[in-house]
Amino acid sequence: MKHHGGTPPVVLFSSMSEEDRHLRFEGESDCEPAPLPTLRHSCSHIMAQAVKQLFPDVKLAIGPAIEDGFYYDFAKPEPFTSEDLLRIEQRMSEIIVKDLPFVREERPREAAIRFFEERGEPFKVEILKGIDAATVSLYRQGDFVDLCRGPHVPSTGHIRAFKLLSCSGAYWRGSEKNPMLQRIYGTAWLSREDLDKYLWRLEEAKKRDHRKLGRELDLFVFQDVSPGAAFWLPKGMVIFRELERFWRDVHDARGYQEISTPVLVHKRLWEQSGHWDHYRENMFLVEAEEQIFSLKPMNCPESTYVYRHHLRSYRDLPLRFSELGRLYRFERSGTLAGMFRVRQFTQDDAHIYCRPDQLQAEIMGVLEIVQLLYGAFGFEPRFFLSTKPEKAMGDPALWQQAEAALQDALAKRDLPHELRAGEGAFYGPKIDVVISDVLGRDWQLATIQLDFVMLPERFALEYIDADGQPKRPVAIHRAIYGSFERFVGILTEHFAGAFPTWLAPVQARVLPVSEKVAAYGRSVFERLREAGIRAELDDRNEKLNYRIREAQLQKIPYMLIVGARESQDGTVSVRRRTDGDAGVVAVEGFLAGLAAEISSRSVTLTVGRS
RNA sequence: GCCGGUGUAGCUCAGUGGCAGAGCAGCUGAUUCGUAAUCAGCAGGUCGUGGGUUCGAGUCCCACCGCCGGCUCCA
Repeated sequence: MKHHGGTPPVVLFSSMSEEDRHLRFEGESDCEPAPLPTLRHSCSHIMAQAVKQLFPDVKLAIGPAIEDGFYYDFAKPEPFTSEDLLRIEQRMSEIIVKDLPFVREERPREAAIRFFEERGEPFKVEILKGIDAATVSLYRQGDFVDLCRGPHVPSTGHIRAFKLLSCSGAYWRGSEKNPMLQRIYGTAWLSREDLDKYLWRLEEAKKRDHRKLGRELDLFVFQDVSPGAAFWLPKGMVIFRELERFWRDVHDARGYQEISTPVLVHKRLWEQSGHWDHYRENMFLVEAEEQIFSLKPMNCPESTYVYRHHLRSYRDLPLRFSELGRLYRFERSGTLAGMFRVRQFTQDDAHIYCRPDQLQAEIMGVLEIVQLLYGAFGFEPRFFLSTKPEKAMGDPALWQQAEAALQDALAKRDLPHELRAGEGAFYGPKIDVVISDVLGRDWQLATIQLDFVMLPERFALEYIDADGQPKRPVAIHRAIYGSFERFVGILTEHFAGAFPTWLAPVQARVLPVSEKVAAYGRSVFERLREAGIRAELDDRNEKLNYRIREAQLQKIPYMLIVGARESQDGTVSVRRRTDGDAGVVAVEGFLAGLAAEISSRSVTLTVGRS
């Protein structure tokens, strides 16, 4: 891959997954020869050995190390039960105690094929027939032999900390045309402490699950009547609106013009854009008066109608049309997952139409917005540049100019990136942005996608250049949050429901100690509300401790406790959700501090007891 | 869509063929309380939906729907 100036890409992490390495025979070995992948790979062999001992009729498929663990696929008519998993785990422990050495053997490929044919392992034979090598290696531990390039730990006794996690169906070689196998997932670590830490992480993730917190904190729910689409409850809608407000503040100040285009659109549009040929199976169709319409799965084609509303001059460009468009995509029922995979969502989209010479400046502008928006949540974005694929359309010179513009824009903003050569779309190169949440999980959010073809060519977009000639603009598709739904899901889990004060559905709750000070409590509550604070008054006939506990569980950033003393002095006793009693302050002082915290959109008070 | 699991009160869950239950939440009353659960009473159900087996089905069987864990998909 040729680079077009700028700094060379910095590789942030290896792009080859352990699974690809193992399944597609990429690289030299079946797992990265580092201690942890090797250990996990060996553990998968031990699991296969245990399974073969307990269930002699199963056929072996394949068993790679993966991120955080390993799996092995088996052909078996009945699925494994959770009792089976316990028995397998126990047998594995016995194999580990025996400390069997892993022994490598090399054989001619033909001999290996005969060997596995005799042992009745059709999948191994199929793999071998696809391998282009004169000799292959086998690994043996005790009575178990597997086709494998290694490496492995010296003996089974090296496995100290492992656990089987789950089983599920998985297609042979990942294709749904192939038979379904039974996959067992496990995890293995260098020490007991590491394993415990990992299991704790799983537990923590479960506690933070946005589906659970969404219900408990009254943010959003899902109902049978609309699979894959959220019902936003009042408190969740507060977060949605704050994110919208922030987004609009940022875009309004940077020359974006917000538009809104129809949701229900005639199929003619999708035929012109190419979606009808390439994306129809993901579109919801609606028939009316013998005409076929679709709920829009994307905003882009329609933004061209806004562009074409006027004849455009080179002086008009760039035009930055933003749109918070509600999109509908048919996703197969088995793929839906809370807010993370939905059928209806709100994309924070924008389409920038510019001249080729404006590309770099526009991309830098988008990158600035990415950093600004993500910085507000403490996310540190990583950037991936995808370049021209083999089947690309458009002028090669334009491709080169565009890739250079993307790369230079990243370099000028001092942003390291990883190159994904050949992974751009057919209509242009792109930058994808990935963040890691507090639990170390990666999420791809933003995408900055250049487009020479889909919008400009298919919709014949033009501007009149300085020389009086019509020219074709370049389009930039970009989304920063990605979708509000998914972003709120990620934020909910990232903050474990304890949103920064500016996002918190309820920012302060007033708790009068008893009915005797109810009137003062109400006056404090009303002052907060008049100051634009999202406040609640909890003057129910319950003990203070009870009401504090509830406010704490609702993860409300500030509790204002008022009794006789505060009532007399015009003060409030502040309790913060993170660290409890914060002392007594005058109401005015508290209001000023809170207003400053909110308007600066600081990431505050986010670590609390869960 | 495929494999498996699962669906009982607003929530969390018990209930293995014989009168639908508990805790929390809700409502009513008592209590007037200083930094994470006061006490008592009351009310709450088409057991996901539709069929079937049975004298009798929350429970057994079939189909469908939703959800969960994966697979596949995500021009």
